[in-house]
Amino acid sequence: MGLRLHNTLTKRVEELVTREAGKAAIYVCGPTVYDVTHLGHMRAAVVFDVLRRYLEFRGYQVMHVQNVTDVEDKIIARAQAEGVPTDAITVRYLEDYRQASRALNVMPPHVEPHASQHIPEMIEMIKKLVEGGYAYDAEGDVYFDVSRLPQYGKLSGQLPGELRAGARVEPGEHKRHPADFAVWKHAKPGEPNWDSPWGRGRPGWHIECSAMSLKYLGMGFDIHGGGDDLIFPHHENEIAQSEAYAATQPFARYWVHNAMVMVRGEKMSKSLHNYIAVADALGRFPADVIRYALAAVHYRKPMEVDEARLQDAAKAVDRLRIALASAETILARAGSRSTDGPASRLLRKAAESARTAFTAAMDDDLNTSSGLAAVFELAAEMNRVTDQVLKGGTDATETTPGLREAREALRTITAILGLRLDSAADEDLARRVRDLAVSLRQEAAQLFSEQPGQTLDEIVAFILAGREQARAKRDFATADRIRTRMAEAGILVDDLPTGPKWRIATDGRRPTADASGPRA
RNA sequence: GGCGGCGUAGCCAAGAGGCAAGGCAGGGGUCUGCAAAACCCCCACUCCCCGGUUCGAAUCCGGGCGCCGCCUCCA
Repeated sequence: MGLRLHNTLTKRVEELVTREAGKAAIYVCGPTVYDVTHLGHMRAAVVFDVLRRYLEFRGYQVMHVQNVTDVEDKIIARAQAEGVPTDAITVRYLEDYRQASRALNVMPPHVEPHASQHIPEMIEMIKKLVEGGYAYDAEGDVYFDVSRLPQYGKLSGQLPGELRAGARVEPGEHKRHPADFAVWKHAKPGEPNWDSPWGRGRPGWHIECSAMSLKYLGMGFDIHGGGDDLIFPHHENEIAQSEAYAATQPFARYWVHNAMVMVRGEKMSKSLHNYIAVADALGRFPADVIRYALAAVHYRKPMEVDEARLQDAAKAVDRLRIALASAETILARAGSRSTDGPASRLLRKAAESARTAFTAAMDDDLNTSSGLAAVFELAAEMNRVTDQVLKGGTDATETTPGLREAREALRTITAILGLRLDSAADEDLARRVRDLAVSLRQEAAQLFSEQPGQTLDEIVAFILAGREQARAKRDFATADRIRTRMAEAGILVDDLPTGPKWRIATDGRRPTADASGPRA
């Protein structure tokens, strides 16, 4: 059995059967670039990134299209408030979004169409809608006539007659029905505008996604994704326009929606000003930790995000990192020698179980929580074996083939969730590590007369060598002082029977993090 | 008012008819100069409440209570 996904269209979990076998065409609603990127945006990005990575793992060739809304009321309002061109706003916040995505290891979409660059396609579409009688011109505004489309409401369950009367009509509008929505808006002074058969103006919000998804993926593409706050009216209206335009159904085969990120019981949003900016979160926690927190909860369940949640995530990520690092240590010790001993066979079995359990969990509507349970069980098995080796009960060489397999399984699975578990691959962490090196050089210079090397590894090794001398002399006061100061700098030292081992702290104790904390 | 979702241990969170995954926190132990990490053991007779169906329900049905989202821009 293959991947099953919850389809908002049917409100059921269904087996994914793509338009073309082995290929998956996905359109995800991207950001409106008018303000800083917050964790809510990144939840959507991470959810669909995990979907994409999992589809690829399952052998699909994925085509991922994600739009950028760069023509929109809020952008215009912000530009006017700041007295700058709208481009200045969209460029600034698109860059912010891209940085956040890159930091969180979100793969860039294959195509990233901008609304502003697809005006002709939208006009073309609107023309055909007007010709077909699905849309009407009302003094320079063009509205979609929802009464013309029998299937209107099939996604959201919102039927035109039941929409709260008058709720959507603003003064100066000339809609025939309250549920009709704008596909073209006449230009107001100072707004970006384009020529059209209905006079100068700009497209309505929904039309861009119809025009761009159809252009790059075509009618009947596989998965349309986005936040569940987009179900109505945005996605309902996309369906209406697209199916009226194409005169066929369906516009998209599966509709996948992620639930919202919550802050103290309320949806995190720009308009409520209760958001945590990704840039701020990254100042306090490594990307892996944020990514873990966002991916660990099932995507259709609203999730609360706060400091405590991120602390928990940091501990969980640490556990995986330590399991991996310990395995590397044992593998390095075993070198090329290997015997497929009992420990090795046990690990091979554990790796196989983990892969099977993870795949089963992910096949079931991307059940990442359940999948993570499999990951932790594997990590525990690896730890049991490495523990035995470190305690001298098992020879490292007896673990090798199985341990290698277990390590690969752990790497493969966590990579699907987008975790790197490796400081070097984490841009933000790497930057912090460089800062650490600088502060530690000063620290080392105070502690010892000799000068350490340049890299963090060299510096830490230098300090730890000095500390070991103190320990050998049973000068524990000095040894403990050094360990404490290193911890303050963000380097945690574990004195194992085999000697000291260090790691970079992943919790909130970040040496270079500014103290401002998340916005609230 | 309409549409939809959720309520599982101190916290987070899977499970959706057959002995309640996993993470964090907590308690005890092994190891250790100490700390940390790791490992071992313990930590929900019970899943918001009340009825019902069933040999059997956290899971199905009915009725409550509480919370949230959408119906206006939103990931």
